[in-house]
Amino acid sequence: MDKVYDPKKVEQKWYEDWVSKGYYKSSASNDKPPFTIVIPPPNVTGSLHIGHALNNTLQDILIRYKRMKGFDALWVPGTDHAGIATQMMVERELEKEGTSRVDMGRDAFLERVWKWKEESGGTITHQLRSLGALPDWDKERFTMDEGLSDAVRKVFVDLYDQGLIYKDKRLVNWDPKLCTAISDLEVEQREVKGHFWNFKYPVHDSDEFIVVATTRPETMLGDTGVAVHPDDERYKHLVGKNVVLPLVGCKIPIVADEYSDPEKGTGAVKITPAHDFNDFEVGKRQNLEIINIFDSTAHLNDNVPEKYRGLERFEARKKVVQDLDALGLLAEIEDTVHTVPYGDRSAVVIEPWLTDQWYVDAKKLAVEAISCVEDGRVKFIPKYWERTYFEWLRNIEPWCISRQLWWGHQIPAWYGPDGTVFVATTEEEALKAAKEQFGDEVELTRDPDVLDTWFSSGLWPFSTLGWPEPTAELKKYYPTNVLVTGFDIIFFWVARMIMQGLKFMNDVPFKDIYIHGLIRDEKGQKMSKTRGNVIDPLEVIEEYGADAMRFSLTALATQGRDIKLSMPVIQGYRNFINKIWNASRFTMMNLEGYDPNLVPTQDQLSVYDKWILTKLNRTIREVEQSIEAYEFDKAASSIYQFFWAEYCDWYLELIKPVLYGENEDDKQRTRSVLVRVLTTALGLLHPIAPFVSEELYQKLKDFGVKIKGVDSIVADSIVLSAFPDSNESEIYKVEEDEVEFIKEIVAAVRGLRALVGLHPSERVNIMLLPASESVAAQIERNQESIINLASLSNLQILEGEKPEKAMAQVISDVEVFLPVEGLIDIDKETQRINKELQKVTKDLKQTESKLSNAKFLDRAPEDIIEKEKEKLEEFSTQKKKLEELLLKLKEIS
RNA sequence: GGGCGGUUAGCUCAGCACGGGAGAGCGCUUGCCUUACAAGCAAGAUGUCACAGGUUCAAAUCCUGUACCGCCCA
Repeated sequence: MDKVYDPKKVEQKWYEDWVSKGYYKSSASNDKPPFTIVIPPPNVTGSLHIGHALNNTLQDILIRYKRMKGFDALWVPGTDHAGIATQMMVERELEKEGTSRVDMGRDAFLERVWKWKEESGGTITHQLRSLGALPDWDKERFTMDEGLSDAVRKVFVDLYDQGLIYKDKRLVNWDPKLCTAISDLEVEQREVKGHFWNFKYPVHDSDEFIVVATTRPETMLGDTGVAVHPDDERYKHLVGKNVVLPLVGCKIPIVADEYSDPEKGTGAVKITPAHDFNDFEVGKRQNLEIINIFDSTAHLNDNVPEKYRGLERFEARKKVVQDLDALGLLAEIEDTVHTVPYGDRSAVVIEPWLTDQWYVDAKKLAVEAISCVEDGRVKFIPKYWERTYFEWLRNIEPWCISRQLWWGHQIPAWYGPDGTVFVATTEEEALKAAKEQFGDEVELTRDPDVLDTWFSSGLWPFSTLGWPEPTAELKKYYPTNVLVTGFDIIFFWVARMIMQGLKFMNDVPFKDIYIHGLIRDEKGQKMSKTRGNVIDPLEVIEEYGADAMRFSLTALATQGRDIKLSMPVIQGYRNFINKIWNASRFTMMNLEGYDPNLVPTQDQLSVYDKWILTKLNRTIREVEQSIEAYEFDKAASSIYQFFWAEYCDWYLELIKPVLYGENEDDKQRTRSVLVRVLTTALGLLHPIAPFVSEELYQKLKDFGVKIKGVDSIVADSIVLSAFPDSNESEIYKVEEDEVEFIKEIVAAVRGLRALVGLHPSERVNIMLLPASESVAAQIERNQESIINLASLSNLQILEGEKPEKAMAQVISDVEVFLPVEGLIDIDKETQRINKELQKVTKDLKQTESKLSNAKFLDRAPEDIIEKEKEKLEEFSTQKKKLEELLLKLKEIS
């Protein structure tokens, strides 16, 4: 076995083995209880980033754990067609080739996108494999698969028939670069520095001006009114009059509307109903004209005076300001910071634009989506995310679902010659309906738009299981158990899945929602390509191995906190993986003659065996409870602690003398315990670090080592092993305490040795003064171990007589003396003892004051008082002993 | 403006739902290549638990307020 664990020799080998043997498979026909997770489908255009690594590691842990627990674990993998992103990507390719989507035409373009998808769309699912993620590859889905597309059409038609989907003409967030509508969620509000331009609008038939301020001068060409507050005395006389819109020359009314805030600016605002969400509302209230001045690419159209036509919006802005200035109508320019909407994909300024779009009446669907969280059918972990969820759903707006793209689910709506719309799952049905309507066969044109990608991913938990067909999978696996995701898509995705699940499955899509944090760099900054601070999971895997990365992410996955990740941390956990490797290596080096059929009885076990088994069983319980509660960090740290600080640091050291000794029976018994503890710990480790645990188990198998399988007597692979059971009868409290006490003595001796500067190999004589006979007996029983672990030549148990010249350490129930040949540094030693004395004196005082407090004695619970009394006892003995030591030091000096 | 989260060792964070002797990892200091592991072993130092009030016999933990940092929504 190599001295150092090399993940490269291991990972791919075992991953291929698991897949070829089909360990990932779930089956609706077996009678195990289901445990189901659907993957948050990554964009098909994406590649694995560290956030995916975290998200999928956690899911993989749950799935592997549940599989080992005897569940029929189904993890549905797949990807999302990512309408905008994918279309953009292919369009960029076309651009390089000197052609375009429009040149190609819709069908050819779609063919091209599919081709791209077949060739390059598998990147991210491939990368999941190197992470060790083992979902049910046989059930992999894509949001544009045939079945999932059927589901989309059916949902659309049903919602339409119920009046929950409708077409409406209203302002949408229009992306003038991509030339499509986008939903509110796809708009990013950015704070930017800008200006307030103050314009003077001349009042008609008067020499007065009314001053309005705007951050978007170019929109004034579409102004159809000026609003002032009804109570604003300054303007009361002007309400009902008109202003003459400069540059345009038309008359527009001055209206009284509470929208304008007398405190802000001049108190008068220009109203452009076609290009501002607030103005649109004012316009409706005041019956103002709606004049659209932009085309789909945000260039000025024919509704503006000729000289401005065709201008791009920002050029138009300059021109308008210039021209108004020339007319003497530019009053003032103030600096300001305001929020500007940007498209999250295109990164251009979003234009509120008046178009026909399809909407989902989300408000109605939200009702039960809210109540199912209120009544606990769906739980958020951590719980506080509920508030964010409620907040959004209670203020939900109609969801604009149509997109002016080609890549996606084309809307199943057809238009007759007169514009009548026929919504149906197929063209045949639409034609049939049209025939009924018109009494004649007519030609129908299909709505060219596609649906928002989230419309189809909202169906993911049931569409992936075969819905609308009544499949066995759907019956067994829905609702799924848990959704593991980041908070950034609670609105985009989580809420929509809940709405759609309730609507079409009559049940919530998942019972738990585990929300994990965002991964940031070591300074707490978001990782981004522009900042250059991204940690690429594939590079991490390359350098440190998948297990090290998985263990790191797991250990850092505390609830309710973002994760600051850095390479030194990962390196630390890499070291841990290597530690496991070496502990196993040591174990295997001593397995010559191991007999798997030999199972020691309780009374054959040594105190050390019982101690480690106790620790092991406590660890099993902790890991189990932690994973069940999604406390991944705790599961990781329990395993870390057990492996390193108990198994390696103490157990292996304690049993070395046995293994190196002559007694065959003892050796056999010890080997048996060693193997049991190691294999059990590997089982605990496996969900988090699948590769190293598998490699070690396979190696151990060569020695005849067997682990119980979840479905068999012996597991072929640790993937199929039964998760360890904790066993109450193996908690040996007495032995646990005894070994902890021995550890304390050893540590005290080592402390004294270090103080004196003894070389580790130098064996010395140590004297112990126990506080009682039973303590003395404990020490005697463990004499050999203390001698070994503390490198002693001799251990002497005193009966009251203390040595003259010695370094001393006081611990509970025993005083430790290290006689020194030469001179003790009396000052230094006095100082050290004094320090300890001070501490214990302080502790003692605290305890004394508690115990002399009548109220405390009166009101504190009995066991707390008892504990305080014990503390008092201990502190005062220690204090006494330390004072004696000081006295002795004084005598010597 | 509304909402949420955070503030504990030099750094990263546990601990807080259920109050009762301040913890881990990393880093640092010292000594060691001790026959599993130097990606290691042993020992050591380090804290006004952000601040101010309150509740309580007892507060890092519960309540109120303040400050600062971060996120989301408008």
